Amino acid sequence: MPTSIPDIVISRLPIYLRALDRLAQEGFEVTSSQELGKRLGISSAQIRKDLSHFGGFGKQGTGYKITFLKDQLRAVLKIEREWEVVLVGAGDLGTAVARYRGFADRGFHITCVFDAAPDKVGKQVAGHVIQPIEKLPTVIREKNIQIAMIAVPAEYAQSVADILIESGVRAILNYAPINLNVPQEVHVQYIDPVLHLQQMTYYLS
Amino acid sequence: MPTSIPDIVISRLPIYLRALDRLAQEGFEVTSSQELGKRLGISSAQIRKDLSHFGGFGKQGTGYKITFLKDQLRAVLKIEREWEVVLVGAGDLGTAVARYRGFADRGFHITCVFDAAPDKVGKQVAGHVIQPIEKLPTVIREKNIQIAMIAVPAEYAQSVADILIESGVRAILNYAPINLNVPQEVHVQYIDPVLHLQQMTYYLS
DNA sequence: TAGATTGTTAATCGATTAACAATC
DNA sequence: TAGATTGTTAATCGATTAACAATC
Repeated sequence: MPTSIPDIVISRLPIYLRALDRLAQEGFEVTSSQELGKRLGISSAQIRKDLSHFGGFGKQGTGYKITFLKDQLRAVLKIEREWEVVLVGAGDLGTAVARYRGFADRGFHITCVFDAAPDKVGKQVAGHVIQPIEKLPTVIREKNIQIAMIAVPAEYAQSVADILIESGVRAILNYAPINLNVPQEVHVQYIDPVLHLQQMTYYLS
Repeated sequence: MPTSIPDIVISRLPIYLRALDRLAQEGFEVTSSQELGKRLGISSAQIRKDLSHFGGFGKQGTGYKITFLKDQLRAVLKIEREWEVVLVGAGDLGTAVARYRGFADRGFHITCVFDAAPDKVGKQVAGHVIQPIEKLPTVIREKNIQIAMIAVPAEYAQSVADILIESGVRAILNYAPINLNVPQEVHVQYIDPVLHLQQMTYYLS
């Protein structure tokens, strides 16, 4: 790798991929940076610049073949394969995440669901038997799992994260409304709908 | 307003607020840009710069009084008041959103839940009687609602958004994995967990 | 050929950081 | 007073945009 690619570029690739999926679904076979940009509210120059970090995927005068570009982006993002993910927390939020059907066809599969509450362990959620949190390290190590989702109350999120990282997890999607402190080689992303709402109210009257 | 404040600054304010809530909960009464920065992985200079757009909230040598700074940020973000929000979609995802307890104490209240499916209308979800989507314009206009959340399948999201906007909604939180086209005076934010996962896999081996 | 669109370079724009006087 | 930390300015850094030659 000559120079490392900006995080912000990486963060846009899944958005491009999602738009390409949509275009394919609508029956298009070819698209252009201009059309994609118009749909996404992004300049065409930025899209071409972003893609050019990874190679020349288009043809002058024509644009981009959608199936080809999708495959290329999937390869860049390493989602041609399916990733196994553990989910910690089987409360309201965890249950909703477990039931969410949007993961399957976009590269992710929930392997196993964990909870600390003894009354939840052994019960089922979305086809998974809930495992006690004590088994987390074993399962992660045995199945070599690199990705976890945290859906526990804010007070427990940090200690869950510590266990996950200690066991070998290297990417965490955190649904708890709290910042996690993690070593720099571990990646964390946050889902907090309230943050988005609070941002928008600034612009309202 | 002398010069308009960058969106990216606004987007960090709710994060600061969330961290301040946490600090308060832990019993702290005063904090500094350094401490806040350390917790959030943000430079102290950036925090001071961001806050300085809105006024001088701190004291040299001492830092920031947490309760005071919280109040100031809430005022800036306009969340001293509670905002009414409509939710469209009462499927798995919508139900989970309706049940989520994290909105209440952070400035938002779900007024009403809508769904298009006749077999869902009239049933209850999280204490709300599900309304038919035809009533959306009336409710929005009568209650003067400015914020909506969309939790319908991707294919319907755009047409729901069109109805919402037509009825007067000015901020949309979209849980459907699709980009919305909206007039520029309407604000849209997206929740798509898969996007975050796909970003992180790039960095995994 | 004429028209369209890419990939890339250079210019612009904006955000982050460093540094420090002011002052609690 | 000595130490700490703010608010702000100027310097740096990085990302976006404009422009265009190449070429399908």
